Amino acid sequence: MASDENPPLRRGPGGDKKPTINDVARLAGVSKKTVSRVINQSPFVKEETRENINRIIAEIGFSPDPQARGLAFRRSFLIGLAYDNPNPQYVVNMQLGMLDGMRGSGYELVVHPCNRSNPTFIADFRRFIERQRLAGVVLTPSASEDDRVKAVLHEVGTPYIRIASVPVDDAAHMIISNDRVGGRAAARHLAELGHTVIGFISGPTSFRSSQERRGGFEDELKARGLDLADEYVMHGAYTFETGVSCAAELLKRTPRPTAIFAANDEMAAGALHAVVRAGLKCPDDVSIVGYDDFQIASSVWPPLTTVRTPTRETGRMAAEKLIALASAGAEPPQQAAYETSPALVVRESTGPARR
Amino acid sequence: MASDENPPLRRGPGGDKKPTINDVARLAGVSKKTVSRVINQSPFVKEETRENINRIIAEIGFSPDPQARGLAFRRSFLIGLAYDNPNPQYVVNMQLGMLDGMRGSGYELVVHPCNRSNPTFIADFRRFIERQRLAGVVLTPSASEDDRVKAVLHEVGTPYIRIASVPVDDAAHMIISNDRVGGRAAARHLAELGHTVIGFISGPTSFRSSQERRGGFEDELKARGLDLADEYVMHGAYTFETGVSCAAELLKRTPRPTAIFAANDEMAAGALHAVVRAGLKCPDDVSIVGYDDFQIASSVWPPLTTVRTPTRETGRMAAEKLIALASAGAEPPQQAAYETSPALVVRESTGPARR
DNA sequence: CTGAAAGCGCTTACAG
DNA sequence: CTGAAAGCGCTTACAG
Repeated sequence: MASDENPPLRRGPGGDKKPTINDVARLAGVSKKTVSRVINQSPFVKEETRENINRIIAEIGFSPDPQARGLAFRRSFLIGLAYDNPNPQYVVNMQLGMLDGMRGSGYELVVHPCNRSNPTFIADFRRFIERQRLAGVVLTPSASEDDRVKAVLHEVGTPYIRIASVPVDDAAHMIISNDRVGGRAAARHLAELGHTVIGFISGPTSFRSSQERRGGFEDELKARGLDLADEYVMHGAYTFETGVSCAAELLKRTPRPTAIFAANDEMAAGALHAVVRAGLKCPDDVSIVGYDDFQIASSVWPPLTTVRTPTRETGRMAAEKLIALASAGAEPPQQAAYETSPALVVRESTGPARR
Repeated sequence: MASDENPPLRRGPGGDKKPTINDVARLAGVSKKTVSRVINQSPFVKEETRENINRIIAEIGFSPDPQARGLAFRRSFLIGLAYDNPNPQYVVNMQLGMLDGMRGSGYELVVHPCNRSNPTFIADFRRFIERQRLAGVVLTPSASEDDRVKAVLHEVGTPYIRIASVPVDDAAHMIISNDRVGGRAAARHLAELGHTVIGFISGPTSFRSSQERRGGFEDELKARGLDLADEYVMHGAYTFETGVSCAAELLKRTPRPTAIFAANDEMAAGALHAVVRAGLKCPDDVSIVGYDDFQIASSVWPPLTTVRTPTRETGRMAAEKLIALASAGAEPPQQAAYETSPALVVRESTGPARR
């Protein structure tokens, strides 16, 4: 039971080394090239030979070494995730979703948190995809929206999927989250409850998601003859604190808004906080709608009506699509799934407008 | 500007392939073995030769291919993180901390969320460390506490670091979070504020962290002549909801507790919620202390007094220690950093006891 | 349908 | 202090 700290000596006293392609070839009485054909699902192997080899592979528990395969293929069996979204729940759900889509594929997930305003951002990203010769990489907003990133991707030739709220690339490289649709849903909900004086708290204006959520919200209001006046729009930063301050400001307007739509849950929770501190009641005096349906939306009181973004599912779709891209031959992969749909989740923070 | 979806053809029209060790050797007029010595910091290279080679390496921007090195070394340049803690902020901070410690090392971080109650847990974990021949792996609670995991680790021979609240392995493989100390700090704080009737909400009893937090809390109370009676102890599950229900129960006790210590922030936020719903005020009627200092602690009103665990720093220490382990020769690495200290953060959810 | 040779980019013994 | 040979475990042309 002695442990061994010397890296070169990996196996225990038994010396039971992992079987290699040579072992399989010897046992099957074929060349290793034929075994390789079976591993790589080449159609040019006699059915009988294939079955025999597969039986032996299963018997001795052989699994091809991704490093050796990678060296020969000039690419690894690693899939990268590059992100700069600061929300932990978004990040974790995205990772879980990608792992869902990668299960059984033999790929492993390597993570790369980054920061677009860092001067080494691009150099770091390039090294990330180049050094270990990633099989592919998924990018989430707002890193996914960066044009310099796209340039590096094409230059290095790494397969990639960009997740964004609008198409910023050809369909083969995109998963679209349709935040505009979510914004419309929020507006529809509030309008149907009879609200006419409505406030909006945006996220950082540099974020497409924020622009889209606002755009959809305004469009739908307009379509219903309602107007989002400038004094009823505040600019937050997707944080709880900015939610508090922006909402506090909105509550000073005359007439006071009877509903507030915040571009994410964090700010919506802040807005709720501001409403309570102002001595008002939610939803009786002010209805509040958030966006994302992260945990905070159900942890506050009253729980927030919000727009759910299927983050985990998005991650799964991205990984599946990326794997298809990465393992595709010359022919472009099938028209894979391409967009996700946000959905309104009605909870207790919204109610009918009171005069 | 045409993009190319065929993986084998990586580089653009320029055909500018990455330089290899052979290029460096040719340019330097030495054998590639000598270049290899320089890369691996062998002392057996003439100073002049080394400088010349390093100059050429920098000039042509050579960086050794980790896959090829890995194949020869029989191990990759990947470091794994295996975790089953469901808190997104913990996970993200741990990843960020590890990345802090890995920066510039040439290693990449690959993640493995897992679930101890899954029947394939051990098999999956084994495949995770074995398939890509991880250079090392870090485990966090409660996965880190699993004896089966330790057995696999020793069998495969992968270097590892286990993060836990108590020593469950030799010092070379541990980072200890000393949750007992944090529990004591919470007790000291409440005792000094004059509280004598105190409630406790534990986490899952299977978690060492929960046991330790409670242990330290009780020890310190006892040392001060205070007692934690059974009726004032409730068992939660580290979730907001269980915090609500456990606190609601505690508030029914006679005499009613004037303070509650919850074993994590999530439950403390739930307790706060229960206090407010019971028509009581925090901290006037009931003081509340949490544990972790995650974002939720500052997002509620009043912001929670809590015990801060330095998650990110812990991740950095673990990665640094692991890299030392992985690159060590036969000799055991220096006695590296070994434990972290929790610290009380006083905010507005605690105040003097009122009779 | 199958195989012998050469190679992916590096390293480990073994010499000198 | 330095190098030629063999090898890590797989794959890609090229033959047949």
